Order: sequence, then C-alpha cells, then structure tokens
Amino acid sequence: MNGEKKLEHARERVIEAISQNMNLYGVTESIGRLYGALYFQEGPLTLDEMKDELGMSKTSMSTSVRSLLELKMVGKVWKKGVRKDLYQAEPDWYQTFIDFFSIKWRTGISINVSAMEKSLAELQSLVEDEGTDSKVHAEAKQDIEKLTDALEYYDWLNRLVDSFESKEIFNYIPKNS
Amino acid sequence: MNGEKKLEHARERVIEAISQNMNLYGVTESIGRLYGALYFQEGPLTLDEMKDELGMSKTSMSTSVRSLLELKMVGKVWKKGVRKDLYQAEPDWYQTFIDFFSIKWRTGISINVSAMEKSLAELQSLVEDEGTDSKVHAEAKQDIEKLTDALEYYDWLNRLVDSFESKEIFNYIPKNS
DNA sequence: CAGTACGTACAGTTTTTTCTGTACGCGTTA
DNA sequence: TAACGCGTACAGAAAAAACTGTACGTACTG
Repeated sequence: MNGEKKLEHARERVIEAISQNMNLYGVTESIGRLYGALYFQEGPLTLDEMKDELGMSKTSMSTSVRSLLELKMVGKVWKKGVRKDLYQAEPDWYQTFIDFFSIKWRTGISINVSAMEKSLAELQSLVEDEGTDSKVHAEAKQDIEKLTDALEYYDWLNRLVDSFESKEIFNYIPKNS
Repeated sequence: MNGEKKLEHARERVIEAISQNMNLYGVTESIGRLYGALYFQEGPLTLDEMKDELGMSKTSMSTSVRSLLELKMVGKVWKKGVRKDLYQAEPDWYQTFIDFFSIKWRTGISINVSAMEKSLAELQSLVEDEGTDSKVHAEAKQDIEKLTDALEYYDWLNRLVDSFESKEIFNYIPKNS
C-alpha cells in the first residue's frame, strides 16, 4: 500500500469515529463525516469541493454545513477573489465542546424552565383553592416539590454553562493535567 | 375546568418539555415522554401500567424502558409479592445529568481515542518511512499534530467526567448558589 | 405436571428522516 | 442588459427508524 492510501485510511478511521461520536448526540452521521472531512483539510472548502469529497449532493452539503454552522463547529471564511462560500472546521475541540453543549443546554433549560414555571403557578393556585379535592391537592403538592427541585437543578446547570462559556471551568479542570 | 384536569394539564406540559429536551440529545420523544410519565408517578410502574398511561404497545414500553435503564434514568424496583417488573424514574436530576453525560462522553472518548491512537501510529510510521512522498509526509505531520491535540482534549474530557462522577464538580459549581 | 403470566425477539407496517434533482432568486460578469 | 454561477427552497424518492402484533422462552402457580 502506498503512502497516500495509508494517509487516507488513517484519516478515514478517525473521521468515522468522529461521525459515530457526534451521532451519539443526535447529529446525523453524514453531518459528522462532513465535519471530519473538513477537520482534516488544510484550508477551507467550497460546497462543490465537499460534494466531491463526500460524494453527495450539493443540496445536502448546503444543509449539512448550515447545521454545523449553527453548532459553531464550522465557520464561514472569506477569501479575496473567491466568489464561492468557504467553510472550515473549528479546530479547537475545547471550544467546539463548549459551544456544542452550551447551545444545547441553554436551549433545554429554556424549554424546561418556562414550562415548569407555568405549571408551577397553576399547581400553586390549585393548592390554594379551597375547593380542590384532597387527593388532587396532595398530588399537586408533591408535584410542586418536584418542580421546585428541578428548577433548582436548572439554576445549577445554568451556572455550569456560565463556567463553560467564561472558560472558568479550565480553572477547575485545567487543560494540562 | 376541574382540579384533576388542571393537574393533568400542568403535568402534561412539563412532560412534553422534558421529552423535547431529551430529544435534543438523540433520545426519542416517546422515550422522553415515558420518562416524564414515570417522573410524576408516586410509585414505580409496571410495563402494563406504562402501556395504559401512554397508550402504546407493551413491546414499545419494554424497549423504551430498557433504553432508560441504560441511561440510568430509571431504576428497576423490587416489591414483595409483585411478580411484574417495576420501574421508577430516578428523581435526582443532578444524578441523572451526571449519569447521562458520563455514559455518553465515556463512550465517545473510547471510540475516538482508540481510533486516533491507531491512526496516529500509522501516521508516525508513514513519517518515519524514508520513501514517503514529500507531500504525503507533510500532510501526515499535520495530521499527527491535529490528533495529538485532539487526544489532549480527550484527556481533559476524561478528567471532566471524573469530576462529575466523583461529585467534585459540586465543589466548583455548588448546588446552592 | 399442566396452565398461566410475564417480558422480549422478531418480522412486518407505518411514520419519519435523509437525500437528491430541479427550479429559482440573487448577485456578479461581460 | 443578458448570461452565468452560486446557494438554497421545495417536492419527490429512498432509506432509516419507530411502532405494533404475534409468537415464544422462562418462571411461577395450582
């Protein structure tokens, strides 16, 4: 086997692993492979180059790259004299990790907290209402406790994300052990 | 609207939010709803009760509950005199969070690290080989650097997971702010 | 030792997601 | 201003997944 092939294989294995890994968090394998491909490129790629690299449609490249942009796993690059859009992988995996989970966690927090606060208010009024059936009353009280605990947890998660975004986490878990 | 209905609605909203949230991380909405339903139950449920609760097949409940078990989001409960399997939601969300991401992250680390180490070795030998084409040689060197960085990142991630599993993280980001 | 209850493997169906090709709007070029 | 190149919206096709019902192995029950 010649050197080029060896290089190719070595990359391919890692790209596949990256892809599987991303797949664990709900990212399509194709999108994962695209990220992997970009990761090993020296420079940024155009949609057409990606299409050739992965053997997929340009449409797919367009949508996939947009997903990666939203996750901040790739960035758009401007290059003088080049009309096509250029994209390159964010090479710093610490940063990728932080962005990826910060985005997801904040989204989740926001979904859950707003639902919980709304429900919590309803349950409060249910408990305060004299006419509420005693069984319902008891269950509502239990639910209130659960939701209160959950909200406390979300406060904690928010602070965890803060420590990621501010890089404070690296004071606690340093990059170089 | 009567009290029971109100309670039901309040719960339903939160269950839906939980489900959406879990869906962000690649967990099916159905599985999310099952967790949510279990979360609001006072006691553990049997597969048949879940089936009735969610209006789905028993087979689905069986497979869904297994997924939740693997994520340690539910636990199997033994109750004297009851032949059916009983499951209940892990109520502590800090713990759920830790388990969920520890499991996922460790899996990802293991996939990626082993692929990277293998490829790294191949690339090393490629670089050491005198006969390697100079362009390939240069690219291999670059890849080696990338993989070395990535492995360093995975070492960090491993330590982060350690701090989760050991609860040390709560020293840095305390539960009560 | 039947008979029954339970959980799940498996195959088939339905639903959802992913992927592609065409068509179009916009901006650049000649 | 016409012609071209680019990225993407959209609709349909292909692939994947979620879900169900049946059937079966195992473990209790009488």
